[in-house]
Amino acid sequence: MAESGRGRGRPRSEQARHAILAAARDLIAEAGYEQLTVQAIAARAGSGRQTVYRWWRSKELIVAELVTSGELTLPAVPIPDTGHLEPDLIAWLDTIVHSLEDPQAGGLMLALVTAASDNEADARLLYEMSTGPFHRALVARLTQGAAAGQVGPHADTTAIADALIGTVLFRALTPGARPAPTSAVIRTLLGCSTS
Amino acid sequence: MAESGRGRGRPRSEQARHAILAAARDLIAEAGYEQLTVQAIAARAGSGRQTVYRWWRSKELIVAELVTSGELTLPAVPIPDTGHLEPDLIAWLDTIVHSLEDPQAGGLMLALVTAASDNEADARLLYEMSTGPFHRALVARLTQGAAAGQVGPHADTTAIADALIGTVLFRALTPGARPAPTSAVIRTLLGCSTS
Amino acid sequence: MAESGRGRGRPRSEQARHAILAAARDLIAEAGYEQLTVQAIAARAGSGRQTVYRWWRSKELIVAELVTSGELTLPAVPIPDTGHLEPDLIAWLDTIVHSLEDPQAGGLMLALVTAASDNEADARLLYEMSTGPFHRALVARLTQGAAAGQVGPHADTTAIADALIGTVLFRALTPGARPAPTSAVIRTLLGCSTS
Amino acid sequence: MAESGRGRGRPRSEQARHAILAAARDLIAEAGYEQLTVQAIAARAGSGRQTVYRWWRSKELIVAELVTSGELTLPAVPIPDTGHLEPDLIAWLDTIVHSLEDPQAGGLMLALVTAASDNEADARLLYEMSTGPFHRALVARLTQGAAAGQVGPHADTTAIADALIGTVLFRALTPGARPAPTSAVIRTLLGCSTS
DNA sequence: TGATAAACGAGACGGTACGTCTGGTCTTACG
DNA sequence: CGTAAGACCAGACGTACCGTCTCGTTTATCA
Repeated sequence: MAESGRGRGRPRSEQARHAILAAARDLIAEAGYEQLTVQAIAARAGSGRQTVYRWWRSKELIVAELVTSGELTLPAVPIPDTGHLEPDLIAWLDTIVHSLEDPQAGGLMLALVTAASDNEADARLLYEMSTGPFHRALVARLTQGAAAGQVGPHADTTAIADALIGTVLFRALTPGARPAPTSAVIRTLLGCSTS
Repeated sequence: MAESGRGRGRPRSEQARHAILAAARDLIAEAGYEQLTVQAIAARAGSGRQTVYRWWRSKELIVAELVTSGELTLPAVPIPDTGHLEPDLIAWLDTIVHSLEDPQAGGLMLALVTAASDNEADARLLYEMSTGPFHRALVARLTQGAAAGQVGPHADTTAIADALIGTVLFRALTPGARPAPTSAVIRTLLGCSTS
Repeated sequence: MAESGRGRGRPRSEQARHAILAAARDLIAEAGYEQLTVQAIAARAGSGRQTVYRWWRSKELIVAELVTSGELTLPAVPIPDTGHLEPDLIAWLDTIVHSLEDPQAGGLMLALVTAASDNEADARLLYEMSTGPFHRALVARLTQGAAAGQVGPHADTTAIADALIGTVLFRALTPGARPAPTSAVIRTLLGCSTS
Repeated sequence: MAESGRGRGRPRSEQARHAILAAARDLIAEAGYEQLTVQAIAARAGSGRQTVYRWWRSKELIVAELVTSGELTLPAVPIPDTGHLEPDLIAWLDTIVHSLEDPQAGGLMLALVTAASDNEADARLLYEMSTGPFHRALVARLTQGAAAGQVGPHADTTAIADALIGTVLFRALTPGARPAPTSAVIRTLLGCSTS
């Protein structure tokens, strides 16, 4: 009965799963990713350590799960769409840079970077999950703007998105070390548009 | 003579200090920052563990020292200057992205981020040490190119440099992810030039 | 059922416990108490260091356990009983003094003393465990000999036993020092007998 | 005078030597032999650690020196000489057993035993120094008593001294664990005397 | 009287063991 | 059979001393 036995034995406790995720989220918020231990997660979740390992093979993957499940996320900043690409992107950049000044968001950024660890697979997974949505949303908005002739003729939408995310990342990692990216970045990336 | 009391006891061994730094540098290169332990550093340096702690209070501070002393840097890639800005930058970006595929450089990036992450006070310095030279070289080359009319009219040299370095960081931290081709990035950033 | 809460997690491994005790016993025999380290005990026992500390709070308590459990005892030397008290005791004392020249037994004495020294509460128990059997056997044999008139009229069996054990201890702790011949000690302690 | 060159450099400081001995004595009194460290001795003496090692090769030998020099000693209990051996010895035994109830004296006893360590040479030295005087004094007094016919015909003075010291040692190591040795011991050891 | 040389205090050196902590695995009792 | 609990082996952590080795300083003597 290969699959009929889906309900054989005690079902895994979704409750435990959520408790663990919640505990990890809280602990990251409280003390940062570096301090996070499986021990502490299990204790806070009121679960056994083994249960943690049953669901996730590593600490990093818990963080990954948090990100996918939306329990832990970089501030979701929707890209405005007033029909004018340049001011929309400037507004978006302003908002996101501002939100990174919240230490919790900045800490999450660092957590993600650190979680990337020396495990290349985890790193890819994490980054796809955390930055993928941003990247896709940017490309979509840019493509739309390009169709409206609001992007310079030499510009590549993917390249612009890469550069924008890179700029934001750079800013997140060097809080206060450099002036916040300004509208000049946007104008530069969009190049000479026809509008 | 405020300094008269300096020479009590056996002087600290600069040799041991350097051996430890060198050992840490090598171990990061060989196995990545995550694998780095004080035990291994001391063993490789042929020093006692206590000596490590006498000089630095934590592993992260050793990395910080490596970075600020210039012993541990991202590979220095000179920007070619053929007089043609766009192909020069494309070549430079190609080279640097390539070099980051070397796990040594990638691990170093990670070490840098981790070292900075629980060392907020020195974070600026660390990032300045590691990215500053790149940024300055880029701005110089871009300014020169701009004087030659090889940069789009809307472009800001500092903004371009920020975006370029951000892009490089983004790629270093997302190994194997789908990048936009470097030439597209450069063309986008330079915008419509007169050349 | 007051003990129902006992069996929650994985039960402690009596096997590990015995392996540790055995390792400690062997290491004392091989290299002496002074050389004994928790590190070496755990390694020899094939156990983790933490497991040692889970069972005993200090090295001395392991030795105490060895002694009170009877796993570590001064070599048991039965007192011969040929019906003639004096030669029997001389033979016994000869044998025991001889056996103490074995560094294993000497080291054990030292372990015993050290274990007792920062463990004042258990000191009585330790000494009782290690010297008690000797004392009781001596008193029994002496009483039997006294009934046969083989002990001097002024002698007290307990006092003789005390003095004999004290003499043995003294010799164990002063290896190589000039001892009175054992036969003289026995004759002196038995005093003028009627036989 | 081959040895005339003895005084070339700075002469050794007897002051430092005494300060070290005093420091060691005090530290033993305060915290016991087990806690004693060369570090602490030097610090307390206001001397360098090397100076300690220049004078003595090991911690144990400092204790030995303390004992020889009389700065640290088992309570010196002279054996009374009223002309009557038995009551004299009973009085002596009473006094010495009493004095061992002082924790400092008992601790010293333990210190000596522990210091004996696994170093046979040190052990002999220490014991000769600490118990030798007792042994000699006892033998002398016993011999004198024997000449006066106050010792049983079968008794051997050395054997009696051994047994007495052993009894005292046993008592010192098992404080309160057994009844204090009584006059019965003395009477037993002296056997049937002619007096 | 000035050079030489040994001992001094201080304290860093390479080590070793400590007792604690975490990682990942395993083994129990309960549901 | 999944769970909470918790013991298991392994090994890194940061600390305390060890015994040795420089340092700069002090205190002798011998030239």
